Amino acid sequence: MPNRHQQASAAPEQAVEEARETFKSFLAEKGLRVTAQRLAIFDAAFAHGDHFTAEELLEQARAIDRSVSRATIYRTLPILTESQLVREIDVGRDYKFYLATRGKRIEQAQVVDVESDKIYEIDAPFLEWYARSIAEKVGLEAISQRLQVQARPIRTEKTEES
Amino acid sequence: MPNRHQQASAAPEQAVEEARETFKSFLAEKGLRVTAQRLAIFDAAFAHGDHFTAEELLEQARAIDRSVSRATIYRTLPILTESQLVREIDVGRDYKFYLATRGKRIEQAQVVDVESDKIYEIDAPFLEWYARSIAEKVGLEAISQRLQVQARPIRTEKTEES
DNA sequence: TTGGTTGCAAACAATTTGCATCTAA
DNA sequence: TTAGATGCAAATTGTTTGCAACCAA
Repeated sequence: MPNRHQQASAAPEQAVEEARETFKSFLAEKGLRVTAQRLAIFDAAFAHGDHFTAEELLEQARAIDRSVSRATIYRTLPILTESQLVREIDVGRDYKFYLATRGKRIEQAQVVDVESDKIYEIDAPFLEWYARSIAEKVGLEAISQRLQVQARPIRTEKTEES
Repeated sequence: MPNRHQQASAAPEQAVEEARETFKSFLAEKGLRVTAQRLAIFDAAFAHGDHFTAEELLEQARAIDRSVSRATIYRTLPILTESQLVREIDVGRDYKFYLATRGKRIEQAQVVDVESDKIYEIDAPFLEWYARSIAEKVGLEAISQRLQVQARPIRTEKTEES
């Protein structure tokens, strides 16, 4: 029985618990083993609320299980990605970002603030349709799409134009 | 006076000649030198009709001037990109593609055929507007955007679903 | 028992950089 | 003349891989 004394944070925690079970099932289905390292990496990924890099994930996973190595991080990330529990995001930097997919939202666009380097995930419903119609133009069937917008804080004062 | 004996290929050749002059002017304006290597790289880029990689450019530039080194290719590419004569295209591969910008078309979307690895450049006029409206959602001003569609040949027969 | 997993360190691959030598202007 | 440009080779950096020791099932 779920403890009913917990408040606001109860729902998200339960969602993570659910995702954790999904991960274990996924491993089992694929004939992969449920190891302490893989669970530590999962936990680290879901403890993080925002985009993270492989390096950041390593650091956080190690805080949970000191035995986690960089190699295992890189070997586990594709599994998490394939399981749909984590999404891989490539915004043209020289390293990739990852993000735990909480809920079922399918964001399809990223706005990258070039000044703060922050990445915002934006819902873009009809982008999928748009991508499909663009692929059709060259006689292909769209599989996936991504829209990335480089942006910066709005300038109100004039700062350039010498 | 333009020679009127040349036919179909006359226009494109002249356009390249024009672009070549633009490149030299650009170098001069920036206080950069017009070297044999830079011109060989320019020529190699414009001799190529499609997307090319740094490595392919090196090979082709060397066919024009054997002294061109890989380092100079990588040092010249940003200059060509800044001059707008060449566009850099990152479709998430581990190397970048480049493309000579003939004419003034501003393609903004790429369709990547995952089976042939071919990249198609597609005009996407209102994408710019769309990107701007998306950036506004998080209070930012859009600088640029890119839409990439992964696609594959349309399957008419069933090939999967075991 | 045993085949999947792991950590470690070496390997990779695209790109960048330090430096002594050239060369365009 | 001289500051910018070049080739070479070494360095960088995120990621991958070979291998012997481990361990989940």
